[in-house]
Amino acid sequence: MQPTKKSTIYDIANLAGTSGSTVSAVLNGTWKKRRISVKLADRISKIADELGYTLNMQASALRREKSGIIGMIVPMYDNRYFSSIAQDFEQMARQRGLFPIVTCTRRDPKLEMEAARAMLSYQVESLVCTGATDPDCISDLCRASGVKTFNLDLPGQKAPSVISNNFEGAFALTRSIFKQCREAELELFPLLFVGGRAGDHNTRERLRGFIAAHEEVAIQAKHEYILTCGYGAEKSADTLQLFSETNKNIPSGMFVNSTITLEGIMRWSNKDGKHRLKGVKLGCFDWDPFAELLSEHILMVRQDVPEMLTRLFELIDRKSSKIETIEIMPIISPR
Amino acid sequence: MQPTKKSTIYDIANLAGTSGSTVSAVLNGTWKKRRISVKLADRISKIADELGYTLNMQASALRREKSGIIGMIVPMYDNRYFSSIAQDFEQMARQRGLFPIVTCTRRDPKLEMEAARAMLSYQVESLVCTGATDPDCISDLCRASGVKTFNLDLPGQKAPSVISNNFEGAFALTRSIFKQCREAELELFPLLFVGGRAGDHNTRERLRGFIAAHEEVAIQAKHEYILTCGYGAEKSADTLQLFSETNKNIPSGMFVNSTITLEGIMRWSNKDGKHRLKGVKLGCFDWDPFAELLSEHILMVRQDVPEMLTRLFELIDRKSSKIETIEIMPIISPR
DNA sequence: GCAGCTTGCACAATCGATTGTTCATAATTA
DNA sequence: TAATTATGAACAATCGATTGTGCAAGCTGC
Repeated sequence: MQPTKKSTIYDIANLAGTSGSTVSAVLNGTWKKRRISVKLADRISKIADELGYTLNMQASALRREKSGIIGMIVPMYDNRYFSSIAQDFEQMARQRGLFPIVTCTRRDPKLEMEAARAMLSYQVESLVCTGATDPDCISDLCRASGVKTFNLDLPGQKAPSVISNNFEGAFALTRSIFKQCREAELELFPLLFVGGRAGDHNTRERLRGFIAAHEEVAIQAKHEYILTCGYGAEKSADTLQLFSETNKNIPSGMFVNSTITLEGIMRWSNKDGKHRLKGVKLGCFDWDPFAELLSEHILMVRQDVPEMLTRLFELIDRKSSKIETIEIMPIISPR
Repeated sequence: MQPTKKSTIYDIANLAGTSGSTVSAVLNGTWKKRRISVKLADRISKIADELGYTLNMQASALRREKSGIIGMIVPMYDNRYFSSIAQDFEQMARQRGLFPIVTCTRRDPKLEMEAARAMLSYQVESLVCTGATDPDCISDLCRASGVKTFNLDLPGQKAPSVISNNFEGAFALTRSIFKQCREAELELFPLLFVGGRAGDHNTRERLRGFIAAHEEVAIQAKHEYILTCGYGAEKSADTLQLFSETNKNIPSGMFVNSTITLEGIMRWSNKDGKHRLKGVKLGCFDWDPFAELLSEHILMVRQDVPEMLTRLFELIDRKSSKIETIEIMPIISPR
């Protein structure tokens, strides 16, 4: 009922008739080194328990100049890729005794910087930038404060990066789409590419793989078939609508650059009870359990989040600042 | 290159030939009250900019006894409901000048307590427990430290709570399933209820609504048709498999208690290229954009996250500690 | 020409925990 | 017994920012 104030080591010290430094030593485990008697240590621990004492990390961190906080910036939570990144990141950070702070910045460069600044204020020891619009800018900001940064999902020039092997993934995915077409005894033709930003690294690499897979089967990828309309369900729906208005028919194979793009495409396809994409072979560079169930014609690329995070934490653990880009092969499913 | 140390107000003070207190006042905006000259203030601001100074919130918080941190615990990130809760929560917290810390505890009671304790250590000003297994236990812990808690999605006895109106939502959903059955000219029959934990509040309330909707059409809900097999895709798939082995046929209408349950059900349904649930009317108390596209026979209940958070922040803003449970009507879609 | 007020800023205590140092008292050794 | 060492714990400085208080210098008015 009463607004119980937080108790401090001095409250405990008073109750135990001892000093703050002794309490501190007992509670943080350095008491043996300080030759504090077992009896006193026990008494202090008991009182701390009774009071429900919790360490004030602000004070502790201030004194030790070590916050124990590790930060992560992600663009979104609401898709499987980023949400499992956040989820696994937290777990792995905790395993290392770190306190994870994840925040989502909605692909907004300004918010990204603001969030990074806030993290610095709260004294993160290192910061992982996932899918940041401009990771280098954040790296600069952090380096000025002596904080190491790491890039995930998008590579940067100013910090170690772990990303998916977008080229190989896209190449394999495109190849699988062609294979599905062949199995359906369709003549091969240039595929449609939908979604992503033409400027961003991942989309560029995926396009490279997309085109290379065309070349492999001696097909010329069509320029007008590459619709990098950004991220967003509306945008991809509108783009497809427009495409279908200006092109008599839609190619029966499609490379979709993210689940959010796929969402727009499926919504457009099913609008007004129609099935505009019936029989169209879809390959999506991203994974979602329900999307996978939508039809047998959907291939998905699942980025290998556990492996990416494992490699990321290797870098973090060894406090690497060697600027390199580690590429992890994603998984094509089914098969 | 060099491991630039973070600069402090004293670094700035030295460069400006002034004192720490003056720098502090300038940088935190109280300098007018302290009658510091505009000239000096400008000089200090400029130096701070040049150094890339960032406030040490640990120190600031320690002195002011106010961290500016608001915490949230969620069970998962990887479904639309919780991920949009996390996403919107962060935005609304930031709008209020608070620093949001969200952490996911995987429905693990031990981890929940541990996370709450960590948040207390980092001096959260208030803590929102979303879908916690035992919110009251966390409330107790926090009250001992004078930290207010709020419950979201699951009600508690020891803190104000905001939840969906599970009874009404389930009632309406069940009714809609019956309606779909009627439109398909099926004779009405007791529906299957799959997923959730029999012990948890939401499942209990939804069951009440489920049963009430049966009574409305004068049908007796069947006890053996209520399969509260917990949360988890595997579990629901196994449960349905078992059910189908012991019951000659599966009812053509089904109340699914969460997307994760739905995932298992659909996976089971489509296993080995079959369509075990063809024609079955499904109602899911949860929402996912791809799940919604799976078939025309899927009804989904979308919990009204924006409204829930609005009400939640009303409580937080006015630092309410009145123990009440606010119920928000979820949205049935389609229609 | 001096009391009294304003202006502009520095000083010092403080938040809670940590840690190098000091210092009694007890135990051991010479 | 005196000198030395070991034991157990208190003291005080410190981390960086905040804030109540103090105090010169400049200005006003009589």
